[in-house]
Amino acid sequence: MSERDAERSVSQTVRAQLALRDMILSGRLRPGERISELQAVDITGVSRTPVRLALVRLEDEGLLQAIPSGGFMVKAFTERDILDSIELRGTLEGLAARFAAERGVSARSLEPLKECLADLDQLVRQDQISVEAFSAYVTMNARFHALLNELSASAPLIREIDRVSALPFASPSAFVMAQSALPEAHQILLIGQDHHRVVVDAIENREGARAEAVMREHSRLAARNLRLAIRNRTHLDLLPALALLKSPVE
Amino acid sequence: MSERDAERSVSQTVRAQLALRDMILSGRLRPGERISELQAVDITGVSRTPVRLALVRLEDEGLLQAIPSGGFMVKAFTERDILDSIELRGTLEGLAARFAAERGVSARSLEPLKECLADLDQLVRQDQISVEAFSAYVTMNARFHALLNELSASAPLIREIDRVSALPFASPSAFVMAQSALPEAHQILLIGQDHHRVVVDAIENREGARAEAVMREHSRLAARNLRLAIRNRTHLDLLPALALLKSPVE
DNA sequence: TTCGCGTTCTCTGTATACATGCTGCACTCA
DNA sequence: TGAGTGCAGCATGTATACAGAGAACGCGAA
Repeated sequence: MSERDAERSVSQTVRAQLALRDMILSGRLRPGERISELQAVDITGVSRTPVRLALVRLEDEGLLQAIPSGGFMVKAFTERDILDSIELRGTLEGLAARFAAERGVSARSLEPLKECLADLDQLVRQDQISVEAFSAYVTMNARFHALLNELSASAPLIREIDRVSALPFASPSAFVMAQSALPEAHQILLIGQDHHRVVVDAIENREGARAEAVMREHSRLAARNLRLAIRNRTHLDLLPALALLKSPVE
Repeated sequence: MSERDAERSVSQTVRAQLALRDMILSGRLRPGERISELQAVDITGVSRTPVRLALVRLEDEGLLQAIPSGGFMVKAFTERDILDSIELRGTLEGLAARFAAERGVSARSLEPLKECLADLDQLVRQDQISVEAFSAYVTMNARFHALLNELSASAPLIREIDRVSALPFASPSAFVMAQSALPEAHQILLIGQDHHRVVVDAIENREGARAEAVMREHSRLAARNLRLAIRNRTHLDLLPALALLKSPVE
């Protein structure tokens, strides 16, 4: 019922966008595959006008690529593309942290971040971390990063970070779930949480270079997780990036 | 004739996009002003379907902002937004330079960049720099930056740099023409050209940190130019960003 | 005079019809 | 047998008609 309401409330464009994105991320549409409007109409059940809007939106989201002669194809990524996107995200978050540190933030505005830090601490401190705890971690982690970015007080920067993080394999939480299957899971989580702690400390003390450097390094945990998970072939189903790779790893 | 052909060959969507962008950048559409589809239809003379596409494209170009209740408004920027966008561009170009340096580039692929450097040298070395020379500098400078970014060999990064540089006030050449009216013009040009030289040297010697740092600093020349031009009130008509400012400087 | 409700109008979202340009295949001619 | 040309089918680009939602204005009542 509420689901039906929700379905009705969102525009056809958004519905088409969600449906197509799902098809791409789940791998039902292969990288490099051309996707015609009519095909998209068949898939989504909405008419061509909103479908086109959705295709354009997915293009600048980075999941599709315009074909010069018209139409779109599913974008194919290399492992290198993914690693570069993570480094890119880290660089931008580093800039945000530096902005926050150099320009200074009020104790008042730092409070939510510290609360979030404490919540994460609680989760990480457990000896045995359940899948539910991992899931909670993903949520809190996303919140932490969002709060941090906001401290930069720079709309253009936040916009770009959001954009880069929209790629399913570049977001701060992309590989946390994949990591949960690794033996080193707990240790990586602890290191990541230490990064969180350090960056808050650096911002508080207005140490711009330190804040920037630690956020860059922080993003490299994601790169490490990705490499580990791919090499170990563990829980590949937890890797949202897999379907987008040019040559599948499996 | 050829113009009429060109007009016919481009799609209505592109034509509408160009017309609307021109209206915005020239200030005929004020920052914060709401722009309805029908209004855009009147302005551009094309029908609603391509107009909508154009509006969406301008939105993710960053010139328009979607209104939650539907429709779009012209985005308003603060001086701080502009300075942040320049710093953002510098950070990304710095990352590109670092990638190029750390990963190494062949002597072969460095050649066009060095040629470009030499051409720029020739322009900068003149005692008295004409307006035409400035204009040529803008072109060569854009080419230099494009070549440099390509050396990163990172499609995701290049994509983001292009995106950020699409904002009229964030591109590497945005304030070069405005700078031409300044007394310090020649000196600034020389410093910028030295940055160019240094970054090529750093890439050649695989000095990643140096390459990154100098590109960041390089972008701050643009910030300096902007501030100087605004403070001096010189040739404000050469500042493409002016029309987008929340509170006009004039 | 002000507030609230209703009506109307305008705008956006969606669907569909039409035209043009491209691609691929087949047939013909050398 | 190979290459070139023409035709057909289809996909995209564009225009327009229609419906629904939201905002504004006016009218009536307190």
